[in-house]
Amino acid sequence: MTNNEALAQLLFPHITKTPQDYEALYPPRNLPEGARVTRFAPSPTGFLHIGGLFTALSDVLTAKASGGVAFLRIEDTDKKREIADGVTAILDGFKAFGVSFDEGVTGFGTESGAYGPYTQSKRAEVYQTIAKDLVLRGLAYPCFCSEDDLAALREQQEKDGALIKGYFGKYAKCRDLSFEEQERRVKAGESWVLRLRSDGREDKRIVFDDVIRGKIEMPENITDAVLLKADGIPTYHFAHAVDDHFMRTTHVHRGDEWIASVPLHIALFKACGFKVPKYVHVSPVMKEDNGGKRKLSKRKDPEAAVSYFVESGYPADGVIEYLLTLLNSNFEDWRKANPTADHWSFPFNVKKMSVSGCLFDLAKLSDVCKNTISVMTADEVLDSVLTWSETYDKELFALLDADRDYARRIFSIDRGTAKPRKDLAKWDEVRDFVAYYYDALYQPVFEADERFDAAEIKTVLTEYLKVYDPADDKDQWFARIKALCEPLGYTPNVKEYKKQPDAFKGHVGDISGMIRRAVTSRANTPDLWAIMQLLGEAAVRERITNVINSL
RNA sequence: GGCCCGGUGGUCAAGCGGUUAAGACACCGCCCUUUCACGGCGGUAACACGAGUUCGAUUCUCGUCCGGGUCACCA
Repeated sequence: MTNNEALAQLLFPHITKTPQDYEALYPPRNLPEGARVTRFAPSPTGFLHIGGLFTALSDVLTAKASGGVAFLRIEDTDKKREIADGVTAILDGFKAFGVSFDEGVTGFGTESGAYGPYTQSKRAEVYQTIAKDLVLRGLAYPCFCSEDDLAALREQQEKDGALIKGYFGKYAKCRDLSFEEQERRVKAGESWVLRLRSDGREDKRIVFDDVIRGKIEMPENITDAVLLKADGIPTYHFAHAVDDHFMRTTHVHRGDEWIASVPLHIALFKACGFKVPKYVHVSPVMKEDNGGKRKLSKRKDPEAAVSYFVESGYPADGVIEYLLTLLNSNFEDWRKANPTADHWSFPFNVKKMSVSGCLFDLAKLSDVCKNTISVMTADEVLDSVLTWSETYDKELFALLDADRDYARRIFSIDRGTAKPRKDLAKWDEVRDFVAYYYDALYQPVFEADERFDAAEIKTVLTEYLKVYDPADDKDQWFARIKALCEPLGYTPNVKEYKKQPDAFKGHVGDISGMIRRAVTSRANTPDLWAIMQLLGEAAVRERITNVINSL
């Protein structure tokens, strides 16, 4: 037995499989030419981040557009940072936005697909098998350095002014231990990690093609990175190589903070004898931070969590479409050309992704969401509002639910026309939007247009009450308001008023404005006639009368 | 600090040697309008800076500056 064989056996006595066994277990996928296999691989350390959704979108869209597959893998190799409902939180996040993967983890403890398990904590044997093979081939070795040793090493490198930091060269104390010593220390129960025996050279450079950025050139990896931690769990790097190889990933989409580790990853793929996948490093979603930009932070920014958007009631499709505009700037043109197409059929192109991080713009998000809500039917709006309010605004839910037909009629006003209104961007605005339809919500506050004094308003309102007839249709209703104009010193013709503003007290719009304010306490509302119809004669008269009396 | 990646209007961005430097959001104005909206039209506003290369640079090269990332038994 050679020393390598003895060491491999010493370190991994229970491993009997070989890499070939896994090659056979996970054969190359049978996919059409050009099909891409992508994956989204989050750690269950918290809620789903908006940047995660962003990257995941690029994964599933790429797979869809190429006829490939996108899968979800859970990277739970850091037990210290893991949180209790991490997996569920991520899954819920995706569900809320209608994002679905072709295979991978589907729920807590459940998954689908032939290339699993898709949870790293369940893959110990594959990692160890490959690790053992690496040891066998002299490409990995056990390191007994403690955290203190490593800290001391870092300090030393600092003192030496070492340009490259890490475990390598003369700093790699365990790299060339004799087998006898390795055996002795392992048997003595000393804790060890497995390190890559790097053959990289400082003066050599590696070049790789990032799908988004193009050619990137960097110095080769020379450090003996940790492959297996003391508890036998792989580091991200090693798990990445093993998993993405055996899961047959063709395109690795991930945050650009990984660019710096690519040399290591390439070294790992090569050491294992795997083909290096294509890398797609996506830029982070940023936030405006007094004057500057910075990455959206989980701690500081509530909108970093996708849950923020579901809590606020942004329509899921709106959020996705907004993200799509950031992902591929031609999305808006496509949307214009295909107004009713399913956004999952958008011909996404990774190459069109931006190289620099984009700012998350809530104003633009609002605009996109207003558009998506504006083309929904009244029933769709009602359903969405009901679903949202049932958990986030129970009082509103009760109100709407008590008379769904009434609620549907509210949302029907000015909807379904060629030019629908766009007053709602998210469901938490509904409460305010419908306030004047419900006595429980309505808080009358009459704010007069400053051009008219109390006496004037009182006169107009009083005169209007005399002619108000709830039986009027829309045209009659408006004709009546117009008829009021001349006797009161207003003009029914807006243009005429603009031509000679001094000749009149105001125009027909001013009169409707007073009525609108009296009935709804708003200067802006959808069609007033429709609102008055819904409210009913008694309420209308009461509200106007109350205003008259208060002036 | 070493190594990487970036820098076109306030924002997202087209453009990739010769353009009046698109478009969208926001903002402003006008028009339309039977109110409020919607919509239409128009406007303000940009190639970080300095050297090259070139007949010609936003586009290519170098440098400067400014952002970002990374240098863990975290991902």
